[in-house]
Order: sequence, then C-alpha cells, then structure tokens
Amino acid sequence: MKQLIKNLLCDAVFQLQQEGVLPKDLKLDIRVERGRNKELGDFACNLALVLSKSARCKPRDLAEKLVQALPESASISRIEVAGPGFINFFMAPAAFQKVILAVHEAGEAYGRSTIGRGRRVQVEFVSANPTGPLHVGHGRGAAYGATVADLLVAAGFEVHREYYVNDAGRQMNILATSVWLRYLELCGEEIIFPVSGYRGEYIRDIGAALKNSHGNTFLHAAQTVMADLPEDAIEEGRGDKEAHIDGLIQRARQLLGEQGYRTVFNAGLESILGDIRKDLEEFGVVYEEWFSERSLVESGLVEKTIERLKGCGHLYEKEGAWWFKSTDFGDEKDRVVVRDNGETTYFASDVAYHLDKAERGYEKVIDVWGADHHGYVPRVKAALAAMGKQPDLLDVLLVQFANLYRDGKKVQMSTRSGSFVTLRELREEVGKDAARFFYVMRKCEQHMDFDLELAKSQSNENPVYYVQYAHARICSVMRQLKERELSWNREQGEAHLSLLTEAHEQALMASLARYPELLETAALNHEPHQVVYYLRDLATEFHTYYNAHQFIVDDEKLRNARFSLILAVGHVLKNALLLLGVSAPESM
RNA sequence: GCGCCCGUGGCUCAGCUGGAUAGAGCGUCGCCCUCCGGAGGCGAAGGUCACAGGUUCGAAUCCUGUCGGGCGCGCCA
Repeated sequence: MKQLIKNLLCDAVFQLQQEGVLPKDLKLDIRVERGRNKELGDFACNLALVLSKSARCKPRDLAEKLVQALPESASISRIEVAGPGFINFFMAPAAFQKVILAVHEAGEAYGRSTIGRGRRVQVEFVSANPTGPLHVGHGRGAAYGATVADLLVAAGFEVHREYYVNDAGRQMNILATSVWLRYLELCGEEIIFPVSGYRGEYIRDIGAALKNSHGNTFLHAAQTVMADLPEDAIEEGRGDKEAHIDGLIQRARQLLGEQGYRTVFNAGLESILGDIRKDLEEFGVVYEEWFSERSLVESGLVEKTIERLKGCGHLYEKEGAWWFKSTDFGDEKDRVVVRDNGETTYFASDVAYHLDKAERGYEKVIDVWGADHHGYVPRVKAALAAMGKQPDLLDVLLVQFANLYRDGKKVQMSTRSGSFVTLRELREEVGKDAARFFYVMRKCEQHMDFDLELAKSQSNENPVYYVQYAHARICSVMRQLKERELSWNREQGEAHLSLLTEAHEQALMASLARYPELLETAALNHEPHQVVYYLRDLATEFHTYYNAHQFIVDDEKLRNARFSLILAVGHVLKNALLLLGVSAPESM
C-alpha cells in the first residue's frame, strides 16, 4: 500500500516537473508514513514540505498542486491537505480487506519479504568462552542474535549463524588444569586449589567423568604436582596467583605429556561446549557453524595473517613484541599481536578470524557483542582496513547487560564468587517463552531490568501471556464454532469481507497490512523489540474487538467474514511469536 | 582523564532515522459479561522529553557544552 502511494506521488511529481512547477533535477526520496490517528488518514506524506524550497512556493500550495496532479486510484477514497502541508491519504475499505486474502494465501510466509534478495549475511553471536555454563548475560545476546538472524531470514537474506569458540589460549589452559586438579582430588590426592582456577561444581563433574573413562592414567602425586611453584595468592598481599596458575599449567603439560594433556583439555572443552550447545538448543538457538579458534591457529591462518600485516608494513617490533599499528586506522593505541614470549594474542586470532569472514564473500558481517567489549570495535575495524577490506563490512551490535530483579531487588552476580545465575536456571524458572520474549523486549543498547516475578506471573501483567492469550483465544473461538456444529466457510467469508465495517475490524485489517513493513524495518535495523511492540498492539486490538463484538453470529456471511479476519489475526500472531522463538499455544 | 552507551509521567519502556495534540504497559482510582475463556475490555488522573545553548518552516529526535548513571581504556579472553 505504501508503495502504491509512493508510485502515485512519483507520477504527480513527474507531471509537475513537466509543467515547470518543480525543477527537473530533483533527488527524490519520497517518504510515506502511517497516520498518527484516524482523522489524519491512513497514510501521510511530507513531500510538499520537503520540496517547498526547490519549488519556491508555500508547502500548502505545493501540496494542493501535487494532489491535483495525482492519478486516480480505486484504493484511495480521499486525499486531504492538512497542517503545514501534509498530504493525507484515506484508503478505501476494500484496499484493507484484500489484506485478509493475502494472509490466508501466504499463511506462514505472510510478512516475509525478498528485500534481502538472497544476499549472504553472517551473524556471529554469544561466542562465550567454553570455560563454564552460559549465564543470564549471555542469554540476552543469544535471544537477540538469534532473533536478528531470523528476522534477516524473513527479510530474504541468506543467513549464516556462527558461534566463535575460544578453544585456544590461556583461559582454556586454566580450565584444563582445573579439571586435572579436581581429578587428582578424586584420586585421593590432597590439592590446594589455585585461586585463579575455575571453581565451579561442573569442573568436579568433568574430573569425575575423566576418572571414569581413564582411571588413574593421569594420576601424579600432589607433591610432584605442587613442587617448586610460584606461591599462590591465597592470602591478601602475598604470592602471585597468575604466576602460580601459569606454573601449574606448565606442570600439567610436563607431567601429562602432549597426548595426555590434550586428552584432559578436550575432556573439559567437549563437556562444556556440549553443555552450551544443548543449552542454546533448548533455548531455540541454532547455528550453521561452530567456528574453532584452535583450528585457526592450527591451520596456520593466524600466522599467515600476521605475515600479511607485516608484509603491508602495518606491524612493528617493540620491546620484544610485535605491534599492529592500529592508530593508523583510527584506534587510540597500537595493539600487540605477538607477545615477547612468542605466543600470539587473542586479538591476533580475532584478526585472522575476521579476515576469514571478510574473504568468505558475505555482503554483511554482523557481530553481536556484550557492551563491555565496545572498546574492541575500533581495533578490529582497523585490522580489516589494514588488510584492504571495507571496515563497513562489519557491523558490531553491542548488547547491554541485563540486571535480574527478584521481589524488586537486584540479584547480585559476580563471576568471581561463582554466584551467577545461569541461563539454564533462568529457563527453568521462567520458561523459554518468557525468557526469549523478555530478552528482546528492549532495544539492545538499552540497559535492561529483567523482572523474574513478572516473567513468571500468569497474569495480565505479563506481556507474554497477554499475547499468547490472544492466540489461544482465537483457537478457542474456533473450537467453540465446531462445538456448535458450524464451520468456517472460507470462500463465503472472503466473498463478504465488505461486511467488516466496524471500526475495530478496520483497525485490525490496518494492523495486518502493517506487518510486512514492520518486519522489514525490524530486520534492516536489527530491532526485534519492534516485533514485540507490534504483537502487543495487535493482541490489544483483538481483545478489544473480542469484547465488543460476537464472532459466532447467526448471519452466515458476516460470521464467515469475521472468522476470515480473526483467523488471519491468529496467523500473524503465530508468525510473529515463532519469529521471536516464543510458542503460540492453542490453549493455555 | 579519554572513549562508547543511556537519561521521556510513581516504575519499566516505545517514539517509524527532523514532522501535525509526546504514546504504551505496570501501579493508582472508577466502571463493564444471564453472551465465543475476566490470563479480557472501557474510562480517569499523571510529562519543564535531565539541563543550557545552537541548526530551520518545524527538534524528544541532529550539533555543542554541563550534570547524572552504566561500561571500557592489558603482551586477559
């Protein structure tokens, strides 16, 4: 409908250009908007205000001329000039009625578009270190990233969802060592667990599994393990916990050998990654690819990338380390890629990873990161630029933290004390539907307060239930129809849509017509929250209609027409809910 | 100190990329089924859009500054 109006306006502008009212060299960007309220029409256009300068006449006068020049259209019943020079369009009722046909025709595909024209987009999200279970902070990134990806699919893009697995580097070695130490404990050794180790209960479980599968293969006496290590910082102001843990890692490698160490390491990695995978799957989040950092290192791609940067003269050596001159590309300081001990940094892997992404031929690469990583954006873009890639290829979407509230009080969380709420616990407490819905309710750059009580409450305060209830209610009415031994006659209903003249019915049809546009903007702007707001609006309009009118009426034609409408509403509610990863129950 | 994000009714947030009287939900108050699920609906009260300038026909929206909150500024990942 928008497009129709745009076309008409385009014709009008062309005609005025012929008449010399408007200059010929216009850069046209015709914007058609939905009217704020019924009196201002269904659509409005500010074209006259925008063009008044180049036409050298008052906006209102130009608006009148444009209206005169507009071709006739059966879809439009009335056109008005209002306010400072807006052109308001009132659609003919029949134009909205067609929407119902479109919904039934397209079914689950209604609202989807081809605007993406099959262009390939990569979306990387969550990518949490596999050193422990996902917590509620990751949950928001998961829900947001998954929904953005699904929205892009709905908009006709070809989407590649990816999880970057940080399975290389120091943190993973700390994990492997932690697992080994717990294993040793289970073998009866007395271990003083390092301050910097991973202390979660799940590490013990992995250690136990390791003992089950490998017996005493990795057993070494505690004295041997702990001998001559830098002192740990168990007490305040003494020792060096970092040096201690690094010493332990070295010791593990020594005593276990390459083979054995790898086995312990993989036991930890696979267990935790498997858990994360399952967790996300249960959350309705799936990936095309789990991309391993280790594979990047082992394939030599990291090294190649460093050589490439060196070759371009973007690296220099200082104090034994190799630095990337990211300040040449807008970063605030240069970054180390190879440490003085010869190891490459996490950043080096990430540069290689993003180079790889850039060379895979995506139209767009989207990274969803926690907002605490925002300082990281300039250096990655700098690296892309240095390697001759378009930095704009990469869009980094930063997701702010979510604070949990219980009984009006903030739930304190800290990784250090291990007192963080996991995503799994959240799902178990409030359910997948509420969690997915609540997470995308706010735009991503907005700090979010996640009210646990509200998410759990089965009442009108809970927006998830409110929307789901609308869907269930429609299904219920349908069941009711059958109980009265009636059925919906689609053909008759669609033949008599002109009977839908009530204001509530008009409003619903207008909302259904708006859905495709909504999906499009939500997808292109990466704004799932738009869908949430739309859902609530549509549900409200339906509930209002429900309270005001009977659907199961004696007049057969009207009844079928009304069912055509509410079933269309049901379809759209379901489509939108599923897009958010929320179920659309038939009864509650 | 520097950088990024945020600041809209008591609370939580929208506001369609500069438009016509700033909107929802919750909470508060008052109403509505002998009728398809009251997990619903209708109505009322409640706002200097943090503050001060600027850009223009027009600013909650763009620019500058101030104040307040969050986050980040490692040869950690």
